[in-house]
Amino acid sequence: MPPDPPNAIIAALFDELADLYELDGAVVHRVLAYRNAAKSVREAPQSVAALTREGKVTSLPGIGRTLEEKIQALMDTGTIPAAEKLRAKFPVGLVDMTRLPGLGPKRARKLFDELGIDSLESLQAAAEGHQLRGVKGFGPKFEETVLAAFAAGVADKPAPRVVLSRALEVGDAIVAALRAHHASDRVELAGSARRMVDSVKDLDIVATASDPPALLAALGEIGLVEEASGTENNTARARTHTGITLDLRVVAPDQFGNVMQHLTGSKNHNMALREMVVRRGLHVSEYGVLDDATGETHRCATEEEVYALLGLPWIPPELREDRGELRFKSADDVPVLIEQADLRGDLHMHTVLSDGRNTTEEMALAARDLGLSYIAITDHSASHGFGNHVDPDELRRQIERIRELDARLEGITVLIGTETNIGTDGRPDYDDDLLAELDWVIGSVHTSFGIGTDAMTDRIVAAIEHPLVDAIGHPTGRKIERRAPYAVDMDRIIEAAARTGTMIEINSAPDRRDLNDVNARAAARAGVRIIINSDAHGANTLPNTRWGVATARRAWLTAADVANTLPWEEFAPLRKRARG
DNA sequence: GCCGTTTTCGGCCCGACTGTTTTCAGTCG
Repeated sequence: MPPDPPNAIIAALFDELADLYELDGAVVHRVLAYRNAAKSVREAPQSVAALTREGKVTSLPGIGRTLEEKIQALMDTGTIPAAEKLRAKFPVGLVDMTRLPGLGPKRARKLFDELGIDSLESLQAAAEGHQLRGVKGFGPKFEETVLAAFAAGVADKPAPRVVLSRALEVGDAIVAALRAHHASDRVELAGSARRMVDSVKDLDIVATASDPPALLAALGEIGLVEEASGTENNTARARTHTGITLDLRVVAPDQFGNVMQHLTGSKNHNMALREMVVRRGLHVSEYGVLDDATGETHRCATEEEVYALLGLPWIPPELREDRGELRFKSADDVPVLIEQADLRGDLHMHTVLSDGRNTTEEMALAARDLGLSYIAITDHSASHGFGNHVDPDELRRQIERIRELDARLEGITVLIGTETNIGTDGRPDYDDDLLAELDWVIGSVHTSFGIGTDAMTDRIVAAIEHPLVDAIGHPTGRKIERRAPYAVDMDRIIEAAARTGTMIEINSAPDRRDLNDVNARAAARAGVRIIINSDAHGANTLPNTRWGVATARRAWLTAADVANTLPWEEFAPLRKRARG
């Protein structure tokens, strides 16, 4: 029997099936069902193959009997028959062609049927030879568009997504600049950046203004903006010097709430929301809420009014993903999400002893300035490339130095810990007697990412079961937009952590945010204590917990779900080493 | 293909834009 297909493979297959069925002319709802299923599988915190084996896979949203059978076929035979059949029918280049503007599955299919065009190359050739205009529904204008797209390189590069921290750096600055403009009234960030997702395609800003044309024109005057264009329909588009595109929309004050709600999304949240209320005769759009009973469209100045009209409490943007938030009946049902100010301790940071840029004392003083009351210094262990010299004797000397510093500093407790490497055998790379002398131990995987799901899971579970490993750091090793998580069975990790009282970190490095939102939610629900750490390598990155907190909020976490919101006296007894 | 205290069948968001149309289907966000 072939090994279990990872969730990412199953999701990719469903996405491919959606593309193929679309080319095949299937009804849109069937295509959408496959895309929804792909998303559901991709985000599932458990192994979908394992769920299928247990007969529980249809409990995932968007997976029914038919898709269960397809997953089963994939597990049994390594392939899905329907996909094989459709692949034989449509060349892969057909899907590539739909990346061009104005060319969707229907029209691509038509060009394939009538001219045999089956790739970007043959499409370009046909456009140059003016052959496209011979097909009904296509004209000279389309040939021009196609050639312009090729010239602009649209065909060969899907637009890159930008990590949220980089996008917000410019987004926040542009919002501030617009707010300072004399013509502006309200200016707010909307879009996926407002939902604090991992990475964004572009930025959306919504504003009201006493002089809309003046505010739209002002966008181009902001120093961060390389070029701005178009002020029709009260919308201006800009590209920053850092290559991020941004839309500014100036709206009437009495529609500000509708437009904010619409542009904040997510798409799935809005679709589910609209579907839910259409049965009550209410139709939601960016322009207002149309009530069939009265024929009136209600405009809303605030989002609160929009949700209230639909019988819902205001929903924090981080929760708007159609993951259950539409079942809230009143404000009492909405979790009070954790805030950065709730954090009292930071239990993962580095100093010049390994690969950090600041001394222990500098880190402690900076943390105290941020309002933290305790920190753990966790330099890399001996076998890590950056911390080779933190050998056992050096770490023992560091224990003495930290005790001295802690006694000397007022207003902050400084603890000595380590970020120990988890070897391929699951063992930490210091001896137990040394680990026992520390206040705090994080175990992290830094090597041998490719050993496979079972070996990686066994490795981390072994570390979790070690009595002196208090927490697991950046548990999946992902780097947003750069490196996929290594293959690991998060279900088993969570089970082991819950069973042993081992904490799991949400690492706040802006390109990690690991655990991600979905896994963090699953872990917290399973009773695992979550911690949010900066993993700072300098005093200036201690505030990175902003990104970890954002992930925690997207995971529906409250302060009570996160252990380092507790003061040290209450946190200390929760460590495995303190519980014996 | 999924889903259900209004349904196990008949539903499954909303609106703008575009090019090629003679009334609109397909695409896009």
